[in-house]
Amino acid sequence: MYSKFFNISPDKQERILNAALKEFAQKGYEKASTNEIVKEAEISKGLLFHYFKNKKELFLFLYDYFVEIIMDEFYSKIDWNERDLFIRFRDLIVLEFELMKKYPDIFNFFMAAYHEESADVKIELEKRNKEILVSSYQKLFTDIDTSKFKQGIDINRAINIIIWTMEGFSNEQQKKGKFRTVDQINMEEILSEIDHYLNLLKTSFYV
Amino acid sequence: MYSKFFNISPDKQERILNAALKEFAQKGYEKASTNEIVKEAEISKGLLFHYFKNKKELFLFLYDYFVEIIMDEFYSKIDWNERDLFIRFRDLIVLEFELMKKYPDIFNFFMAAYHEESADVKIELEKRNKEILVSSYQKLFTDIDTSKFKQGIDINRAINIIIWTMEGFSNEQQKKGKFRTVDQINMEEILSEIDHYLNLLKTSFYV
Amino acid sequence: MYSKFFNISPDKQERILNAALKEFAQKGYEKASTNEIVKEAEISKGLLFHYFKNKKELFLFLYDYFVEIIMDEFYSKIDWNERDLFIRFRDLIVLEFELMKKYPDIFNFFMAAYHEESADVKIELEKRNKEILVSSYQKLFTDIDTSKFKQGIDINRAINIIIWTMEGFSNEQQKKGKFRTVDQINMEEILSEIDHYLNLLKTSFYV
Amino acid sequence: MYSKFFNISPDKQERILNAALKEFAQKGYEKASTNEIVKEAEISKGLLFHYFKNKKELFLFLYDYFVEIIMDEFYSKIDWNERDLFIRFRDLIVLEFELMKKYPDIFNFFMAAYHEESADVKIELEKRNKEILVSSYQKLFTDIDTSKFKQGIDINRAINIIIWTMEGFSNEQQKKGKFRTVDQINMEEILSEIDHYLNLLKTSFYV
DNA sequence: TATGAATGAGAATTCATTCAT
DNA sequence: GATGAATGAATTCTCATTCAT
Repeated sequence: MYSKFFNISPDKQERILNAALKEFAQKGYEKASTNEIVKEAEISKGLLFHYFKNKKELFLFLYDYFVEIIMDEFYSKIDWNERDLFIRFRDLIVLEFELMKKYPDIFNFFMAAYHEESADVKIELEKRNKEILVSSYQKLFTDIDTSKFKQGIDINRAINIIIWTMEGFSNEQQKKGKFRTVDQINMEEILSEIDHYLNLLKTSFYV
Repeated sequence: MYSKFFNISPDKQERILNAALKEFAQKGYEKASTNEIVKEAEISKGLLFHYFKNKKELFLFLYDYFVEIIMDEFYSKIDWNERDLFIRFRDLIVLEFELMKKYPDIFNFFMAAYHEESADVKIELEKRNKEILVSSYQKLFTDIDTSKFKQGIDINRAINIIIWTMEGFSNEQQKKGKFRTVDQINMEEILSEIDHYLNLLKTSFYV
Repeated sequence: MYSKFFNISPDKQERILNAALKEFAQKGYEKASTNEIVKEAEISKGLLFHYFKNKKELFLFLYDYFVEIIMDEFYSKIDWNERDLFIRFRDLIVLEFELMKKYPDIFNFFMAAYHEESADVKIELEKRNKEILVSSYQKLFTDIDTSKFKQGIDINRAINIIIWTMEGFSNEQQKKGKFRTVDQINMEEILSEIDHYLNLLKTSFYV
Repeated sequence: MYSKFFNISPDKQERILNAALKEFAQKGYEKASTNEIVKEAEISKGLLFHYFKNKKELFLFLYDYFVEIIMDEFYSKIDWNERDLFIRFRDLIVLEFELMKKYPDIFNFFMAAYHEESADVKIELEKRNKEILVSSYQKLFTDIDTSKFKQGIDINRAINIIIWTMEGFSNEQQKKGKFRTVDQINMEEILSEIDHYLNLLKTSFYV
């Protein structure tokens, strides 16, 4: 599967990958044009369909390919020894920011994929349980130290509240246009604001 | 502006409005077909473009039109005398559920608009500060009773945490497919879960 | 159905009909190019699909349309009072030759349709029991005078033999290239040969 | 000519031959895909075009190759001592049925070739006077015993009538779908009906 | 011999928008 | 106001054939 593609020169692989990534990230699945992709990648029309039998397969290939790359790097860098929920969370956010800075196109692509409405692709995307980073925090808090929580607090719901707070904050930043594209993030400022929220929640949930 | 449209028979206005609403709600901006809209509304192709100079204007008109309708009803039904944050919030959610049940097509349209990626329309949508209900809770908590909060708690951030928790919960429901379309909501069950979260937060933030 | 098409100017109707007829007749369903059709008919690409939702519908429309025209003319010109099998048959053949001379393109189209292998269209063609002239002689001999036949002769099978002899003869002419296209028929010569065959069979089957 | 092809291993020859035969038989010349052929034959794209300079040559090579095989077997099995027209004819039909059962793919290919409309190939096919079995009976009745015919009967035309009757009957069976593919023939039933026709003609033509 | 990457014209179809009537 | 015929660029995808390796 896709062995054809992996056998060509790495340079050409990269050109195709990047061209497709950019096009899908910018325009979404439906509006992305295979014509633009081949033009940008400087390959012929037929060649793209020689590697990927149709647009959908190309899209899903890209998705799987980059999910694996990002996830590998992500999981390998997590400090699993840190069992304090809030510290762990903060670490994850910092890590995510770093990855976003390193691979902005990939993250833009993931966001496009996450919001994809096209029936063609949506179902396939949902089948894949490798959910993208943005919405997969839940698994990352299984071995957390629960001894610090106030009695009577439902820890799973508490974790959800923290996650959703972070997501909500992040969405708001996006809406404000604070980081229209991934590369314009003012990390200091944002981290400081995140710490305010994390502290507020820590005060609330910890003894 | 749009005076042409408002001068035709209310029956025809409604047919056009509903046809367009449904089409955009189902397929999103890009994939929505003006052909389908005129067919459903039983008007000619030319007429649609006589009223609205292009697809984008039609979409944005619909948006503004229905935002106003929904907002009017929403604001008029809020009990502004209830100043307890959590009660106010719960009231708002119940109210929103009621409206969703009453105008499911409109809410499906809003959701489609909220997730719209199409560059054409996204920018225009962002310009409008009448943000859609889903994400506009912030303004609704200006006159809240702050005396019940624990000392040292930043109330604005606390409100955001509540809002984002509710949004995150709602998104998760959608992802689970619990309410694929607006009309299949199990209100009892969801309200009960919402109350768990609200109580957890109340315990955390109130004295 | 197809009212759109019938409402345009007869001149344009004819241009489209003829262009499509010629293209399908020459290249068969699959290889016929809608591009060529619109070029020949001097209309835009979109317009063809405005009238006929796809290539298949265009093809089947042509088929039904011309079958009706030819059949109407054919049946209206048959002398139903002539009840002698061989005279009737000869009349029909002469009539068919006349029609082929009058509408050569249509007959070329029918022959293409008759041999059409494309699954897309074959099934639809088979559904239509209006079989094309070439293969529908059977119905034309229901009221024949059977008193002249030798005793013991199965009349239905005898009729089949006559039909198949005529068809076989006709196919052989085509194979020999004697009438590569419909308009080059040497009617005298062919009729004379046909009469030989009919006489041979008449001698065999009649008392 | 084709010496390249005949020098490779018989196993590979056979794979290529069978793959091409099947593809052309199923889809006809135009729609047959060289991609499918090389995939099925497990050879590379380039190799196919190394042996046969293009699709057309491959097709015509197949045709010549299999016509020869079938014809050799056919002619070698005819009982040339049987000089009665009707017995000879019946023998031929039985022989043909046997071959069709033995080599169904080849016969399906012949039928596809016989109906081929593609201009590219049609002309070449017509040039070859090795006509395929189905339509080449004529040569098989040169040494027939003519003494049994009624006086005044043109024997060549009589033979044609028999041939065309058989062909017509066979075509009708196909149209009825009685043998959609070669392997589902109910030989008993068909032979019985054939005998009816042969007897009718025998009674008519013999003294 | 053998490979399979690469080509690029051409296929059918869609669609927002215009404009003469 | 109202019609709907007309446009044509853009879409995804196919395929026989070539050629450097």
